[in-house]
Amino acid sequence: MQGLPKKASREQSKLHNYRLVFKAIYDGGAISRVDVARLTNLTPTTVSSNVAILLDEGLVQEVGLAPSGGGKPATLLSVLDDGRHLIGLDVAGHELRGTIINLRGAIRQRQTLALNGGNVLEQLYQLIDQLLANTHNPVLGIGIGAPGVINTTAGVVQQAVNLGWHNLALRDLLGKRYGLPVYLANDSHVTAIAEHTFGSQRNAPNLVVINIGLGIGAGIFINGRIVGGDAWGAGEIGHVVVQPNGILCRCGHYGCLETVASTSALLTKLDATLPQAEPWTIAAIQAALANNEPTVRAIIDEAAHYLGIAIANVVGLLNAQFVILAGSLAQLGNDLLQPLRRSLAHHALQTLVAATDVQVSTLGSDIVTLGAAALLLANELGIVRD
Amino acid sequence: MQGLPKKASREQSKLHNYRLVFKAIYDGGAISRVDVARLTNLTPTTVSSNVAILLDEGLVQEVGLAPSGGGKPATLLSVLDDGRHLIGLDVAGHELRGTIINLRGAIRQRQTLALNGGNVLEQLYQLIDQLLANTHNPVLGIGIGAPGVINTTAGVVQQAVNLGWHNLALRDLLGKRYGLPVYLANDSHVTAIAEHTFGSQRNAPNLVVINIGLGIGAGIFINGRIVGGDAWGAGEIGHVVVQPNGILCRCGHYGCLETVASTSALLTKLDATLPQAEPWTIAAIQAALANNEPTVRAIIDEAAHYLGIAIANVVGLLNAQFVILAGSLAQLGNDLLQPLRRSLAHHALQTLVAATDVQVSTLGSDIVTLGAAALLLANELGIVRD
DNA sequence: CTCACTTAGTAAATTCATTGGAATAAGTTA
DNA sequence: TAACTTATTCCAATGAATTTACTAAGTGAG
Repeated sequence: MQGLPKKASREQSKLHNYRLVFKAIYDGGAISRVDVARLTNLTPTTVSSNVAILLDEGLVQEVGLAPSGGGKPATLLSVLDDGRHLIGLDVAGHELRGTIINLRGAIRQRQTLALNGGNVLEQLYQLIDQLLANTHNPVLGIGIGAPGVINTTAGVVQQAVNLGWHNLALRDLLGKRYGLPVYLANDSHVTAIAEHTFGSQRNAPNLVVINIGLGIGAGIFINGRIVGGDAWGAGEIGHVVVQPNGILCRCGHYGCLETVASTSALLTKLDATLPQAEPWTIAAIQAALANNEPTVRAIIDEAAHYLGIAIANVVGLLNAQFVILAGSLAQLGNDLLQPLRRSLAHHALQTLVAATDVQVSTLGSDIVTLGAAALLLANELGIVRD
Repeated sequence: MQGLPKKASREQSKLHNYRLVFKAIYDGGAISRVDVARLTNLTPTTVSSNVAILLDEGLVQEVGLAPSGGGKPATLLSVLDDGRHLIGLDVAGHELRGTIINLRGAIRQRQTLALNGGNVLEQLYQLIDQLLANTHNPVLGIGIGAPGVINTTAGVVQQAVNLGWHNLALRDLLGKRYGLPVYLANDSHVTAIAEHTFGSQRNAPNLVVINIGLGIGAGIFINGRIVGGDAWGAGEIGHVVVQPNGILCRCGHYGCLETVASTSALLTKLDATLPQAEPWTIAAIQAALANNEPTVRAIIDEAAHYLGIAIANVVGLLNAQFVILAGSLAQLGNDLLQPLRRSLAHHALQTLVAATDVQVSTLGSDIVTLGAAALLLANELGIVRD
């Protein structure tokens, strides 16, 4: 029962085609006006006029001539990678992370602020002030990934227990203070946007990113769009029950995926099973796996088993070709992937498994800030699929 | 790595706004030109000119005057419900079902053809010929729902084991033969389209329809669009493992949802547990439940338990507000819904469960043909969300 | 009953992004 | 050097939406 679609107007067409030209150049690397026209089916005239605007805006530059193919050599165009800088913020549980990236996702600045227990919003202002103070390129806007239930359309943090935020109109607050476009989204959703924009499977229309850290959350692209859910709660797979009669979860149920496969659950289990002088860490797990420590491997295999079941559910439901693991546990790489793929093969249709590619993210710990900044690319510049 | 979005042209704008006007009238029931303009943000002039075309095309009619509100009374417009007739076909396992419906989904003709073991395509032609012979309204086109893997974009049945079809270019075959637009899609997907177009939650942006019959399949709407999947295999939840070490399924795995909750599994189980003179049927189950037969109720409760787990997975992943049960098992109504809702509450986050509404379809056994015809409404007339 | 006012809808003039065709730029090849 | 290619720009034409003005057809106050 939503409203009707928007009307089409000349301005809309203009904007659409302008963005289309930009996207073609963005994807094309170094491309001539004619080739943009061929790619987009726009006429050379339309392309030229839009390119003129892009040159004027400082988003695109001419980068030389193509070798002639028997006629006038084409002038190659390319995105001016640092023509805009984007601010991406990661409001994590214990610290604020902020990066400034360029249009290609190259990190130009990185700032971290450990939360001091005081007003989180004030500290967020402080971090943004710091980032802005050190930038001299035009800033496109601010993108934010935060845990909790976030209404991306309204720009409101509806619920973020850890931060003590409730119905906080973060977009309007920051927009007013900095005079810049602001976008926010749930951190799990944002990791999917990061993969979709900068990851190894960029632009894949269907893409599921599974974030395994303190909890487990998923970000989902379907038909080229992020899935928010009707109550902005899509991707909450951490609390799907995979082990009937399992351990009590913080959510009140028993045997949630989080209780058997989150990084924190694994570390807790290792601390209990194989106590060491220091608490277990991911690095320690990696070392133990390198030495083929059987107990550690068994524990990882078990987690992979349950992750495989959860992913079988996802793949069975959505038939998304790419499933990407991110978050701290993803650092285990093949030690996690191999048993996980075996489990997946046991729990989903053969043809679907064959059509699925489970990988580990290559974006590292900046994934949330990258994705947050990518919100700007999508919304302000249209670097995103139809 | 798909192609770029399409360019915007004047013709596209025109078509878009034309469809927008039609949709406003379709949704509005009886609505004036000015109100269409208000609703769509189009100017009265643009609305008038498009309405003129719609009147001319016989898609819309003037149906009288609205009471005056202190000025010239508005002329009310309404869709000419039988201005077009749509052919919807259900290529089921053992028979072909065909209906002709009008623009509102009212059934105008119904034909059935029991498959005789011969060439299915020839029998399909025969059915369509029969339907066409008895219609005298302009026919908008042909929509088809069929089991198997169907590439909706290409209009090709890639794989339909039961029908012996493999890479059959059904759209082109029928299009050539009848000179009408043809659309096809997987039958589970088509049921979701039926619900989205004609069901109790029409136009819900996120909607999951679960079909329980011989097998179990889901049709999914996310962000107002049907989910096809990268290999056209979305919704294959019948083969998600819900019972580790369960019964062997036809897919080769053990404990698939289909083995514990499909109508056929239930009937088989009843025949084994409570043998009767006649084999068990849905009607017999309903009768037994009305008498509170404990064994039957226990068996249904168990199936509902597993369906609840599967739906918990769906809801956790997608946070779709509406989940609708269809297919033969849905006829059990509250006897199925109540234990299912209990199971769901035990297997998903409380907040998500509270934001979910599980219902039983009201569209009955015509759901596939209705959905197949709705493919035409969506693709030919744009009766579908942005 | 008439006049002022309101609302619906149409007509004519205007705008402007795309288009199509011609012109120009700048090479290659016979 | 002339003929041909290919890239790009220039310019008039197109046409869908918009703006503005106008007509149609009612209500309500005096």
